Amino acid sequence: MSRPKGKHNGQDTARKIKTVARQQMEKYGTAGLTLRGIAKEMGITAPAIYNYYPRLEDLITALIVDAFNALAEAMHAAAVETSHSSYAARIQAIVGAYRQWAVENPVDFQLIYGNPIPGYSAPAELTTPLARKPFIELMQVYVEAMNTGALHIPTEYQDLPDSVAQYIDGWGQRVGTPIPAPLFGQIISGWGRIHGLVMLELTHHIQPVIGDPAAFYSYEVNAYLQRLELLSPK
Amino acid sequence: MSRPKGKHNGQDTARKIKTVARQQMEKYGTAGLTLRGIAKEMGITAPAIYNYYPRLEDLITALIVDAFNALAEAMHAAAVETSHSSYAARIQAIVGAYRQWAVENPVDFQLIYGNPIPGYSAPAELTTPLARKPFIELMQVYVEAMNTGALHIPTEYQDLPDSVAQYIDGWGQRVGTPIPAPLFGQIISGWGRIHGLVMLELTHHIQPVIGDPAAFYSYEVNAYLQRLELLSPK
DNA sequence: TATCGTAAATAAACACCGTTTATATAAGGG
DNA sequence: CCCTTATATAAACGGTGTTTATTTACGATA
Repeated sequence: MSRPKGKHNGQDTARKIKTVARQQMEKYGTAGLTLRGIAKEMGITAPAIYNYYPRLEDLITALIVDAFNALAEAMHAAAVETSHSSYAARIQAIVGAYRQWAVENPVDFQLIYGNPIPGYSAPAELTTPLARKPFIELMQVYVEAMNTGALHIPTEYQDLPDSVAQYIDGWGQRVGTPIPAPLFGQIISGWGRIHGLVMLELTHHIQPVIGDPAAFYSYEVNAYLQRLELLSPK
Repeated sequence: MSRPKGKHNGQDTARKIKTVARQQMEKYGTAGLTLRGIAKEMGITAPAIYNYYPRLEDLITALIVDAFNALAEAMHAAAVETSHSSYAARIQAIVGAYRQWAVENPVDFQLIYGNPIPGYSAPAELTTPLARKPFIELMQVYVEAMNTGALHIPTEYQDLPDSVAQYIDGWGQRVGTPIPAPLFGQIISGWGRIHGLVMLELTHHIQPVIGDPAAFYSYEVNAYLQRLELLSPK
């Protein structure tokens, strides 16, 4: 048989290829992603995949897009679950989802934030908007917290470099919802912190040093929120 | 000719293989590292390399070891250059060397802290001691600054989780030079911050967001040092 | 209903890759 | 002078992504 039963079966096949690809990566690591392996698992031949993804790169790009959306979905779920909680609880939940999703889906996280297939880099015009998606709600919490006066930017973070402030103001106006540059700097600082800890955890660099990455992560987030006066010392 | 001229020429060849390997990675990315490519560049055949590195993994391991030492050397140089400066200046220099080396040698940095060749992971018993090497002098500066009373651990960082504190005390005693757990937590927090920013810069995730990664990096480090009261607000 | 266009699969081949095997060569020591 | 040993090679194996030409069978059209 050559043509499948259904009508729009082509899309189903494309989706199944992605599914199998992700399974293969989970099983055999990022290196285990081979067209022939996917094909054998699906009971077809490797060149057949070219009907759906002209190149291996295109398949990887599709996987990256899915990974971005999955991460965004995980953080979104955390946001809605705590939508009626305190600012601190909401940020803790969203930022906790960031790490948890990374730990549970290390391959997909590396796909987004690592060097998944060296020599390949996802098209920026596609990933740049996707990269912002997971953080939309998180930034809204920050803005809300600042507008109500709950969030105080620490003195040491108040003078953002001019080059950065101008850049932020620039695309803040472009997007339409401008964010105060110092607040934005504070957000990026927070992003850098949690991202660093997550990356060091995924590459097994921090575990031998501090023993309990999860506990340290909470400790760091709590300290951060305390400094913003969103959380009081226990 | 089969055997080269010199006596210990085998080591020279092994070193040259590493050099060419690094050149190939710089040229064609981490994916461009192929035994056949190295061999062709050197005017020999691929199997000849097996006389020096039984497997490709062994070559990569050697490259990682070199990378660790190079990073340590860069940070060491920064430390000695500022050995008579203030604590803040010394930390700024060492931590600045961390980023600068990463930016100038992105492939080597990925070799250490990334997923260089998927499916391969460096032997932990070899890399764990090496991983500490770059930070030895940095930690000494912290300890010195704390002993003289110049460094103050912020309130929000004072209660380290028990699991982490116990772990740190455990291997602090093992190594011989115990470090106060809260100080250590503070150091790791700093490491996480700079590492996160560097990783986000290398994967091109932060540049489209803040425009000037170098400036933001200094901003973050300064804020960190101010919070430790090692630097006064300008 | 017969025919045609097309989507989707295949087989075969190409140029790579890491790796193994067996073999050849030449330097250095007894 | 011979023999050990280090070092190189050629050839082959199984694997990879990718291209090409060909076949198959569905869906619509006349």
